Amino acid sequence: MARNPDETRFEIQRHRILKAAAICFNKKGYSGTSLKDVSRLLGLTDAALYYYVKNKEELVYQCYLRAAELGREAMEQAVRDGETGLEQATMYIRNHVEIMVGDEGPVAIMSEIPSLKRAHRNEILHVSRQHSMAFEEILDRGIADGSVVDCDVRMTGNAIMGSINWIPKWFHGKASMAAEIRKELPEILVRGLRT
Amino acid sequence: MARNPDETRFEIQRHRILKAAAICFNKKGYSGTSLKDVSRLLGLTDAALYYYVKNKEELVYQCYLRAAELGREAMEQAVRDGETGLEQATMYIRNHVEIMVGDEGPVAIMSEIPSLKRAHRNEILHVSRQHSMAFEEILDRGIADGSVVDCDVRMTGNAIMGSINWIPKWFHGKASMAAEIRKELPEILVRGLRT
DNA sequence: CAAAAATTCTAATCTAGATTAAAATAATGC
DNA sequence: GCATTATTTTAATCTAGATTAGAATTTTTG
Repeated sequence: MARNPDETRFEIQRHRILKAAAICFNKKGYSGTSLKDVSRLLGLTDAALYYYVKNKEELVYQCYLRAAELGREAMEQAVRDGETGLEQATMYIRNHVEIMVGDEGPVAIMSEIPSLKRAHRNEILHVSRQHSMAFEEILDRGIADGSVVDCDVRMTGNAIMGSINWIPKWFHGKASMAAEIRKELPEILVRGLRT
Repeated sequence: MARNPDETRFEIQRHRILKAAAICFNKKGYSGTSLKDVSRLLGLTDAALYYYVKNKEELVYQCYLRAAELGREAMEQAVRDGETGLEQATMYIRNHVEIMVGDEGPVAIMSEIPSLKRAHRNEILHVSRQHSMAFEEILDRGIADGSVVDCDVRMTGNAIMGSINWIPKWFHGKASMAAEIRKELPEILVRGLRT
């Protein structure tokens, strides 16, 4: 009987819907996915979605919130458990790559921030900025403790984030590919950071 | 009098339209930009666009074709003029970054390939694949001649392309930022390739 | 099991924005 | 300057797909 509010019938279904929406948005683009596409993926009717979200804009917004939330967790775990800056960076990258190819994913690429309504857009932009800054702080820490090469942290951060965020463009759920990504990509991204 | 077919009144205007469309698509997303947005940017009416493209789908398609064309040129110049694999990779990255932040840009991010009609989609996917393969060949060449570290070229290629393709998400035309990107980003991306 | 609440569906509307036809204006060649 | 062609506009349609109202169904609760 679901004491945990996250496991209530409603929340579970809402969660499934967000996941389905993320799949559709990443695969067919925002304009290319109708609410019918999303609902069909769950064996529902498009109208049923309105029981969970106010409208399409909010569906996107919630997908992005979820993406941001997962990203934040990846970051926090890394900062908590890593010793040096390089270790933290490595852990964060591994965590975030795992999110992109693992089962909790897929995560919606934030391609449509501009079409969010103002309040939502501002909120998403804000958490995105937080996220970027947190990673830059990790790099700064690494430079300070000598584990990370001296570099332009803004550019380096953007470069690494770009690589990670781009994954859904070329990874389409094939398990063997997921394995290869998990194994190789973090090392490739970290390689440029070492002193 | 435009002997050169690329400088005919029509071609010039068509070109301006593609550039304006790329700006809009990158800034407001595909669904977020109406044809009115694009035309307004040029002081035209939305209906005027139909003199140049058959419909919105074709506008996107042409933007992507142009992006692919610019990418191909960046690649070809690098392969032609670079000695070692590492040199070629470096040149290509510099060239492509320049396209993303320079005046010939902006280049449309290919976020909406799935909503292209089949023939167009296949063509764009094909040239994209060509492009990826060409870069992977550069890396192979570098590994063979010892200038590039032994690595998974598929993953490495995707990582670097991701960084470059993501640029429009965080670069919004500020000149000082363009300068910083040109100066720092190529080095950051190449750093992980060196032996 | 019956009543109440939660969830989903059916069957319409409603709307932004793409598209088109025809008229108006601008450029060009002779 | 006139005739022809190229470009753009005005003023409608047309349409996919978002949205809504209310009925139907399923789940929960006591």
